[in-house]
Amino acid sequence: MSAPAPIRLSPAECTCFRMRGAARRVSQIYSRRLAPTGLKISQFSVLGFVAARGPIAIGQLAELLSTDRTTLTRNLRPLLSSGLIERAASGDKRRHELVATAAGRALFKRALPLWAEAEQEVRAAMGTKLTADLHGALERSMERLGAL
Amino acid sequence: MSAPAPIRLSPAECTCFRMRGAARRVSQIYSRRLAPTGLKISQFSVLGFVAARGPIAIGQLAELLSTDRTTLTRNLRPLLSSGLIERAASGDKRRHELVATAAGRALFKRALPLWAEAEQEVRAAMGTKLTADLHGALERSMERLGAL
DNA sequence: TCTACTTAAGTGCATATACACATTAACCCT
DNA sequence: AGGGTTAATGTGTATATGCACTTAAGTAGA
Repeated sequence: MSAPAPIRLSPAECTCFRMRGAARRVSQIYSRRLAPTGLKISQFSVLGFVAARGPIAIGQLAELLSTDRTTLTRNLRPLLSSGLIERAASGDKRRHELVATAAGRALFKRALPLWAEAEQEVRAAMGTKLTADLHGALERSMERLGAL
Repeated sequence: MSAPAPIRLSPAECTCFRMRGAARRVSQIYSRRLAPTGLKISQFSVLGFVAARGPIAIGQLAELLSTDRTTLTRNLRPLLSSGLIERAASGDKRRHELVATAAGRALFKRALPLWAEAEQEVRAAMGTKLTADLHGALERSMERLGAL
């Protein structure tokens, strides 16, 4: 690990500030594409993981999504109330297994090409190199920051 | 602009998903450091820009922050009600000039070293190279995505 | 078996985010 | 001056986010 340079930084160079701004910008692009489905990009992610990873407990799903567990609880509400995801009982009565309903799977299938359009739009704008650089930097950052 | 590769991607590789996850993770680190001041990281940014850029209209500030204007309107509420920022009248009566109050400037000054600790913590964990890579990738991404 | 600890999940509260729409003031042209 | 357009901002509604705290269920040890 390189030595942390003695700090001489202004808040405008804040890593957090830049990351948040970029996340907002990117989120907008995806959410607009997904608008016809009624899904926000975050809901798309949740639905996708539930559909792919079969019956899964909330805590585990939160782990996969790198989301606070209590945030996920609330994010599930619209998906549950619109019948895209269901709760199933499990052996452990504390646990709530989540599964995608038929409607959920169908909607996700319909949303997938719209997501792909957004992803492609973003990647096209950034170019191959920047796309790879960005993904690499994000992935390594998550690894390094995971411990904190 | 490099050619957009013909898409064969799964939603787990979603640029947006990764960006949002990283933003959440990083935000947590900063917000915890700033907790003693009562400021969230987003409030710290807003307050900092207002303090630095003197009297400024909401629309211009939103531009600087890469935030939706209406989001900024709401984000200002806690800062206004706690007296850290004030609205001043301007020649144009539609316009609301924002200025940091004495209390706002004082609190920002107190928050600055805590922010620096967070920034340093993050940079130390990532190392010099990754820090530079990440910042570079974020900056170029914002440039390229700005047009969309 | 009873109690203490641990684990899985929900709630209260406050803030952040953004789209569609509403409002008011400035401006420009005839 | 009057009328249509543009510009700056706020509101309604809905979702996203996370900390502190609570509840309920499983588990292990005396």
